[in-house]
Amino acid sequence: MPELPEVETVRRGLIPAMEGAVIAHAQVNRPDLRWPFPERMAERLTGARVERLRRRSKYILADLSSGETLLIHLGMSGRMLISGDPLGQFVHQHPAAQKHDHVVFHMENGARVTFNDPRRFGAMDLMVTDDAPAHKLLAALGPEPLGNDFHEAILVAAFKGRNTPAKSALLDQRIVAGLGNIYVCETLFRAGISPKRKAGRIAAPRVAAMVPIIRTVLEEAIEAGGSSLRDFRQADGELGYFQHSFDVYGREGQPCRSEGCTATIARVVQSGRSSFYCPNCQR
DNA sequence: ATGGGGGCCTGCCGGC
DNA sequence: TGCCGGCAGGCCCCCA
Repeated sequence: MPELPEVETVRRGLIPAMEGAVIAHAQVNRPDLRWPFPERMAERLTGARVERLRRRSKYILADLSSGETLLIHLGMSGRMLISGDPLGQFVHQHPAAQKHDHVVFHMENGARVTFNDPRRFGAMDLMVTDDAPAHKLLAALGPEPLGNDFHEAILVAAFKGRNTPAKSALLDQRIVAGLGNIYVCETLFRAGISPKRKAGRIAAPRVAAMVPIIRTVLEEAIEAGGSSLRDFRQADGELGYFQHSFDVYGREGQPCRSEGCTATIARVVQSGRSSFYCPNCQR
């Protein structure tokens, strides 16, 4: 589910409850998610202070006072929900445990953060903080789209000569990290590029033009608290609302929103995933 | 090296 | 009301 804007929304939402706070007890309710949890995960988390909550692509990284970093991935259906009052100023109750509550962080400040993931495509791992960049899940990631390392020349070089469709190229986390199906569809619409067009057959200026579009789409989505379709919730349980701004995603058969365009949004399946686009505006 | 497809899981929705 | 197929925001891995 969650793409970069949703993960960033969750990270920001977790900061009041977790950053600078000590994990009084890590409750681990099963041995694995997509992969087995690291050895003695509960013990290694318990008593550690969360020094900083970072994000890399769609991963949340919690740097701990123990010198280790906790990596969290939400997969398709993962949620991190806060309950309780981090400042301890109000009387409060924690909700009853739900099905698929796999890991619960009981913080010393009274907050509780529950990782719930029905499909279990999510993941958690622990590593020495200094070794994080070399972690298998992080090492091959391309530049952060909102960072300085992502720019026109990088994207043009990455697209050059590639025989894969533009859709697949933007989904390739080695080219740019953090985009998923929704934001790739929305980016290609704004750029006027067909998802089916081969990456290597798009003129360089049109490739370059995608860079600011990607940034704008992601920034707008973060500003809206992400997109809530089926599962996504912010850490406080609130819905994101960027889904109301979709031009193409999930809009098959509905009218194109471009000024003067009378076409309807089409859907094609590319490598098993739906692409939504306007056949008239996107070439 | 590159590109395409399968598979991991559960839940939900529409159709019969 | 119940069952079944199809579909879902990600990503690793295998194969050609």
